[in-house]
Amino acid sequence: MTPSFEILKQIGLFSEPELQEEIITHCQLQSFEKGDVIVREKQFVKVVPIVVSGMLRVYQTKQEREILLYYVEPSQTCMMSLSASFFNNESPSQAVAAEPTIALTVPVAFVTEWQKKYTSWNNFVIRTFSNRYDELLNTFESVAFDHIDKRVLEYLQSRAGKQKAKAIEISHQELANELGTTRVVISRILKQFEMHNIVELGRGVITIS
Amino acid sequence: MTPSFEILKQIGLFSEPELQEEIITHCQLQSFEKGDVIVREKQFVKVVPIVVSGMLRVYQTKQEREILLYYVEPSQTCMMSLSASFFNNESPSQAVAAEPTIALTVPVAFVTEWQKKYTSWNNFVIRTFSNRYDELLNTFESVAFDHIDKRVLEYLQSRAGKQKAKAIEISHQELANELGTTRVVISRILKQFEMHNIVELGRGVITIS
DNA sequence: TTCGCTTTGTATCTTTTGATACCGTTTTAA
DNA sequence: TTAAAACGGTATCAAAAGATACAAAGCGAA
Repeated sequence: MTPSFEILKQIGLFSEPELQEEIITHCQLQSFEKGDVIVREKQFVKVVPIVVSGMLRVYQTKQEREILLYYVEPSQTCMMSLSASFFNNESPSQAVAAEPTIALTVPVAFVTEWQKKYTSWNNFVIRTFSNRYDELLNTFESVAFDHIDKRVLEYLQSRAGKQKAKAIEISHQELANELGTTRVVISRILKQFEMHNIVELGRGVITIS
Repeated sequence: MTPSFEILKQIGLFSEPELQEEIITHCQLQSFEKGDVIVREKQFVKVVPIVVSGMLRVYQTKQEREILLYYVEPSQTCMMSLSASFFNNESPSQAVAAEPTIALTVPVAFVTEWQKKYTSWNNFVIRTFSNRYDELLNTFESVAFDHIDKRVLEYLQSRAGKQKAKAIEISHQELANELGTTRVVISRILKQFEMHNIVELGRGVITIS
C-alpha cells in the first residue's frame, strides 16, 4: 500500500517536502499480524521498517537463549536493520510483530542516499543509533548492578506506563524470558510483591496496585 | 599541531582528497600523557578525537561506580563524543588517555557537514555507532550469562592478543574495576587459575601460560 | 465432563558472588 | 630509613539466584 501525507504527519519526523515525496513514491505501507516475522535472523535486509502503529520486538537467539534487544514503537525504526542495510550484512537479529502493526518499509538503497540529501533523515538515523545505545547501556547497568526484584518492578511499571489499564497481560514464564531469568525466580518475587501489596496476581495477569 | 597526509594515510579511513584537505586545514593533532582527561563528564564537547596512536579509556561514573564503556584504539573514535556532538549535549562519559596518545581532533561543526559531503566520513560515523553497539551487546551477554572466571580469562586473553608479550601489567584491583567486581573475587579466581597452571602471578603482573 | 496442557505455588539444595576482616609483603615517598 | 600506601592471600559469613521436583489450579478442546 502506498503511504499518504497523513501517515507522514503522524510519524512527524520528516520535514522536507522533497523527502516526503520520495517516501511516498518509493516506500510501502505494510500491515502485520501479531507474531508475523518482519526480519528473520541470518537473512539479508531489503527494507528498513518504520513503525506507524503497533510494536515490533527485536531479539537474538544465541546458544539456545533469547536476548531481547529492544522494542520498536511508533515513529521508531529497527537499528539492527539500519545497521545491516549499511553494510549489506545478514541481520543478526529477528524482528517480530508484538501486536498488530503497520509499518512504513524503506528500501535499503535509500537509507544512505537520503542521509546525504535530507537533514531530518540523517538526524533520524543518528538518533536511532544513539538512543538504542543508551537504552542498551541502561539495561546493561540494571542487569549488572540491580537485583532482580527491582528489575521486575521496573519492567512492570514501564509496561503499565505505556498503556491505559494497570493490568499487564503476561505469564510468569514470558516475564522470565524478557528479563533473562527463570520462571521460578519470577513467581517467587511476584509472590513477595503480592504479600507487600505491591501487585495483584491473576492467571496471565499482573496488576500494579 | 597541524596533521599531515602521512597521518591520514596511517589512519587509512578517509579516501576523498577534498576531505583530506579539509582535515588538514581544520583539525589539530594533539598529544596526551597517560592519565590526561580528553573529555570530561558533564562538559560540552567541542572536538571529537580520532586516535592516531595510543589508547583512550571511556567510562561513566554512576552511583559511585565506574562503568567501562570501551577503549578507543588507533583509527577509532569516541562514540559518546560523536553522539554528544550531534545533539550539542554534555558528555555523559569521561575519556582518559590509557597510555601516551596522539589524537586528531575534529571540531564538532564538521561532523555533520562532512557526513553529507563525504561518503568515507559517513561510513566512519555509522561504523563507529554500529561497532560500539555490537561491542556493548557482547559485554552485556557475557555479564548476563557467563561466570566471572570465564570473563576474567577472556579479558586476559584479549589483552594478551593485543600486545607482543604475554605478561599483562595490571593489579587485581584494576582488573576488578574493569570487570565491575571486587578485588577479593579476582584474587580468588586468579589463584585458582594459577593452581591449574593457566596463569602465573606476580606483583602487578599476570602471565598467561 | 474429562483429559491434557498451561500456569502458578512452593520447598529444598547448591553454586556463585559479594562483604568483611585480618595479615604479610612490597613499593613509594617523605 | 621509616612511615604510609599499595598489593595480594585467605578465611568466614551471608545473600542472591539458579536447578530441580512436585503439586494444585485453571482453561480449552474433544
